[in-house]
Amino acid sequence: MKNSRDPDFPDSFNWGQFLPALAIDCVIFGYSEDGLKILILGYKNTSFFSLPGGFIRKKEAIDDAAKRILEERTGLNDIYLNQFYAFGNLERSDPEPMKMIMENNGFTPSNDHWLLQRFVSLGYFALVNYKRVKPRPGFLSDSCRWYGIHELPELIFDHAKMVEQALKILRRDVYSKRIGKNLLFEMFTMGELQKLYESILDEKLHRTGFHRKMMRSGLLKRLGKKKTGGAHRSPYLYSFRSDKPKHTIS
Amino acid sequence: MKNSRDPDFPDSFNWGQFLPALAIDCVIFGYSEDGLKILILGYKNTSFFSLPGGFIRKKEAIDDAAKRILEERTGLNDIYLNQFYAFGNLERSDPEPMKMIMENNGFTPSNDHWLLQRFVSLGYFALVNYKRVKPRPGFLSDSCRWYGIHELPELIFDHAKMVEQALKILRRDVYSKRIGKNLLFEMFTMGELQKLYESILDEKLHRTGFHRKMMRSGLLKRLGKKKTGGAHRSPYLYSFRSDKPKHTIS
DNA sequence: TTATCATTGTTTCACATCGAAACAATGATA
DNA sequence: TATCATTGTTTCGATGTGAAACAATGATAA
Repeated sequence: MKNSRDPDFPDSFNWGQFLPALAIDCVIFGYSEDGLKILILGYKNTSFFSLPGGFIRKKEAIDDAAKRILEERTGLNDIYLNQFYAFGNLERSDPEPMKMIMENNGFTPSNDHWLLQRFVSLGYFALVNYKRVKPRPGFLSDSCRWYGIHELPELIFDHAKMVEQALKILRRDVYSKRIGKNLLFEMFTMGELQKLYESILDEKLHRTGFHRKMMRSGLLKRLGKKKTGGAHRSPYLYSFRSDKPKHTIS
Repeated sequence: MKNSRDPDFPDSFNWGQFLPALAIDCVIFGYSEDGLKILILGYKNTSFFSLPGGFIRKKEAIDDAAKRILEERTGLNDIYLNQFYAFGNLERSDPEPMKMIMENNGFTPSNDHWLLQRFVSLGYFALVNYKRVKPRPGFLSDSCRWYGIHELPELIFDHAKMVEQALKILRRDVYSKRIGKNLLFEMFTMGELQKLYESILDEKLHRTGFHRKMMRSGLLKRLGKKKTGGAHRSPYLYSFRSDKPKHTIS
């Protein structure tokens, strides 16, 4: 059976395998030296951009569907996914982009197909290691790449709102969860961790206060080792404790 | 056209008016002197109990659908509703109760009807004034009444999990939102407010600390008046400021 | 009229957190 | 050996909170 990773599925693509009128869209966060990024898809022969999304199989849990979509786009598995909101305004319906995307891929949905009506989308976000991701376009799109959080292209539907909402929740929970676990490498300096937090919160943090707070949180483990560097005291390396809470991010 | 408030709709009930495979379930919180309560439906000729729920019309925003369901069950409108989670595990499917409920109401869904498969449900919760609610059974159910938060009957599907999750989020946000606005009357004493918080959090709070915290939050307005009472100093009356934040609860 | 008592409002103390800043440590470079 | 940038630690003041003492008040009983 054809699946949604097949970039050019035929008209006979089996839409009946999915729950109708329901979708999942993922805000996939990654982090590199120059800031927080999000994975965005581009579509053939159009100027449309969207979040990576997909549909839910009839015998598939919604969390599993989100995991599948994440793996299809990044090659990563075993990443914690956070379901953050369901979007279902009437205004989110926007048949034109969907119609054009579909037609450019050889599928012409009938006018009453749910794809061209308002449907509900479940928002999930994930934190992944930027360096380990192999971006894979798929499911109609022909590009899949990172965009800085402040340099996003215009997105279809209400995907900009989805990004905004995901960011809001990420910021709300940033100090109570082990946010850096998937966004940084195994070992990092306190300065690197602070830069990550500054990118997420989009504000400067006070160095010594941040240091204390993170150390007191109990989430970090100091690895006696130090890092070779420049003309200054060399920093410690830290990692996240693996033994602490049940859920890494929850 | 028949609508879902019609208690005895015919076989010809028009399921096509709704989005398929998608539902809304509401955790409706009320508060009286003896604690926090939730509205629960009971079904004719069965021992099944459930949260008040319903389906989403094809041209209806999901938030509006939740409002409609709330009004159908309580007669109340203009209440803030909080969408808190989407439930879509495979295990939540439980065709037997649904089948029996439907058959007892003269509707026999075919075995492949989505009502008998796994469908996704969006959880909303609302805080309403217990005294103003006129519980109205409807949409298949023949009873609609309050149950204490610790005396809930066994609920169908994953509705117990929904209650648990709604409570978790209510507790998380209890100090940052004007929780009491809809749960208490216009005026109340600090002691009454504290009892409400103790019911929600299910723990004893320290009187003086609570007093200070609430006064410092800026959400309360002290009404110079006092209350006649017993052999002791009479308390002030308070109300929530109406001019402060944009969203009462958000 | 006065003493008593329960409840409410206010204040105080100890402790923890956090921003801000001072201070100490360190490791390469001049 | 002196200098300098960066990192780790400590200190100080402001604020929030638990705990408890203290003050105010209004009905009841003596």
